[in-house]
Amino acid sequence: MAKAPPAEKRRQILDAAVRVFARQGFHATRVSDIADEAGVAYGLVYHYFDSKEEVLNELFVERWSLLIAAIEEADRAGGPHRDRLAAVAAFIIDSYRHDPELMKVIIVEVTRAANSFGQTHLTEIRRAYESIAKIVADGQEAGELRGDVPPIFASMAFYGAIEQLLSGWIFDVVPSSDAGFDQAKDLLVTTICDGLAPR
Amino acid sequence: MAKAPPAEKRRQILDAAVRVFARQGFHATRVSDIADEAGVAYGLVYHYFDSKEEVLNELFVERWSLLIAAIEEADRAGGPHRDRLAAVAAFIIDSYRHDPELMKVIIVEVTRAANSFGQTHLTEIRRAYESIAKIVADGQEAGELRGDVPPIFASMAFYGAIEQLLSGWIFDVVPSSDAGFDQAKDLLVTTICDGLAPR
DNA sequence: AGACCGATTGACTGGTCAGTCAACCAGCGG
DNA sequence: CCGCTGGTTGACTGACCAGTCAATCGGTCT
Repeated sequence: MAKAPPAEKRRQILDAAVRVFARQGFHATRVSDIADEAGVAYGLVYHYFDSKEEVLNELFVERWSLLIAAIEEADRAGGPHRDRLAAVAAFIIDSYRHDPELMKVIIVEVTRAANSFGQTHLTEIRRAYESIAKIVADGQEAGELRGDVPPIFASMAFYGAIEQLLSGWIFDVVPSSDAGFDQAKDLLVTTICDGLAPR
Repeated sequence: MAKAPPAEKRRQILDAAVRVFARQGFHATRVSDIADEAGVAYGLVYHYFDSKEEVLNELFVERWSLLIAAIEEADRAGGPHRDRLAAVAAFIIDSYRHDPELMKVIIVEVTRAANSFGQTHLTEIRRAYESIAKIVADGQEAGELRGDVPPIFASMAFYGAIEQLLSGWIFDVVPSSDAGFDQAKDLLVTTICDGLAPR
């Protein structure tokens, strides 16, 4: 058998961890579960990672940096600020569509677990909120968004709404479907920008 | 020393558990921590509860049933549907103001931990979403709210925004103050009902 | 060949902690 | 005074599992 380059085994472990964390949750997975799922010996996990936490760490940082990049890119791209927010919503929802297990792990085990694990990443998480807030602030300056709502507040509400929707799909509170995902993108922006009251 | 009635010791344990869970998180608290905090012997916790989980259980059910009652009461009270939503937001935010530690535990350890512990209570959690959705649906029927947003969607967005705000306060992403709480109630309804776009 | 070295293996250890249980204590009724 | 009952105590046990480490494997270079 040809020897797989080291990086592949590492990747293999990360991918397996996503599946197992998604299935059982971080606390309930033993390191041996990850190793088994990856088809790799127990000890190898510790060859590539210092601890079980570091595996989750890596998964989170990998993806969250993409999210932050996407938000800042959406802002940099210009256009109506409403569309910039739409781009953010679309990115997050498409991330879920593309890799629901990974998003489940990130949201459930990190983002919404600010107590235990998310504490470590509070800075990065906050950065995402602030980047969204910046879009809002710019939109207010441009007169495209009302000025009497503090940007950080709008940002938290917007992001919170998105995350709640994802949670709904993750835990089957609400059925998930491709059409539902696309509809959600629109509804999110409609609700946050136009509001529920009839015009 | 006068012998405290049994119910008081039970209460003492529950209250201590709130403090310890809030401080360390559910997973990181040992049963002995709860006993110590309550000034009670280790074994007594098991006299009143079957397990550590049952303690958290009890705390959640106690408070969540109040929340559901408040939502359904807000609906039953009549008046503009916008005000009914405002009443829901006010109840949740005031719950936090009144007992931040308990709300922290409920949100962090149950509501946002649908994986591990929240799984057990998915039904009750869903019930809250649905009660809010009913307010929205009624509002749409009455022509007070736009009809092109599915009620359950609006409900998730609304509740998600609230919970995200609480999380912000809980983890000091955003400073908390009495004025901020009251402002948040208004902004929440403003944002969700009127939207961010200028009228 | 054979020395070298990083990847890989999995048995083992040490510490942690949930839950058990036998003993103890205080009031009360007979 | 004595035995009963139910609250209360805390030492102990058994299971579990993260992380260690010595041994092995296999490719590469000399």
